[in-house]
Amino acid sequence: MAQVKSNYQFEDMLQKHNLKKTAPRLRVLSMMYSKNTATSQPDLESVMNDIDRVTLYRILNVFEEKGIIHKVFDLNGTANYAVCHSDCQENHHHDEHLHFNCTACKNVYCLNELNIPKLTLPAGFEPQAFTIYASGLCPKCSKKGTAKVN
Amino acid sequence: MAQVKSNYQFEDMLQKHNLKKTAPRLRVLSMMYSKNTATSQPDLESVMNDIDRVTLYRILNVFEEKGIIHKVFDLNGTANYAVCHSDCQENHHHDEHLHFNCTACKNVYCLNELNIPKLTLPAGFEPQAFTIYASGLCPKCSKKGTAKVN
DNA sequence: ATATAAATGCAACATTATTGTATTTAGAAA
DNA sequence: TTTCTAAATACAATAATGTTGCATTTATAT
Repeated sequence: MAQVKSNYQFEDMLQKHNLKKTAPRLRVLSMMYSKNTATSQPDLESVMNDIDRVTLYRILNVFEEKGIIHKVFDLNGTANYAVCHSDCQENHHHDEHLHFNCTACKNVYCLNELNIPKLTLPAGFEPQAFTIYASGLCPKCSKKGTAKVN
Repeated sequence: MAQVKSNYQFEDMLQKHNLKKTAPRLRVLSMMYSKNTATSQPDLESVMNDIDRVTLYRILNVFEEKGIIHKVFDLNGTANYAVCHSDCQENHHHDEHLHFNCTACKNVYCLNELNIPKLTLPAGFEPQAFTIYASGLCPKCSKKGTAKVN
């Protein structure tokens, strides 16, 4: 579900992280919070096509550093960005949830509800983080057949 | 463990998939089979720098189509290629194993032994494939601290 | 030995990402 | 409010990665 937040809340978020409240940053925030799926870098660029590409990259980078968003690569290796759900902190992400990549509409869903089961790795491997990727049909596309959603 | 195969076996592999036995293809095969980790696209390019970049892309693509290798993106979104372990067939990969990305040496290990536990997704999601990524220290690097391995 | 389909090499181009610097602007201070 | 300054944005240039079309070469079937 897309989180509904006011512009005031986005301004607060920026302030909390010692980031200046600028128009480009507020627009990126409000776009990403309005969706329940991750946003691909190409999509971001085309929607925000009046903002300089480099500015976009830098905004995404600081947001990621600050733990506001996280980056996830889809099946094609394309970067997707999604808001972090709960307890991400600066340089310390907790995005160990399942990422679902729909093969029809290409959307990437962050399924935060799902916990990743404990896994025992072969001797010597010292895992620090896990992510699971699943691909298949999302609810909208499994209903509609393979019709394009969005 | 790197699989030891002779050039004859690589030629057989190509023949079995109706691919011509060419020098570039044999070199790519023997390189990938000599390693127990995936090979990044940049690494491949620099090792095979006398082979045309486009040829390399095309070789990797057919090998992937034929189920000889599979592609996996590492933490930075870089493409990595690894030999498929057992029952991959043309256009039907079974690479549902765990990919371990070492944060020190950057190597990507395919841990085929490990089975991925069954997961139940929220209603409506129809998963067709899973991959788990883990990151942390691989056996070599956890021993050596953060020293560069290879 | 030769014919030919397939593979490679090369050139051009598209997309994605990075770096440096000048200009603009948010927010602090006067 | 006005002024100052560090931070953010815009712009230019470049690097890295991936794709397409076509001429040339080569593996292999005849």
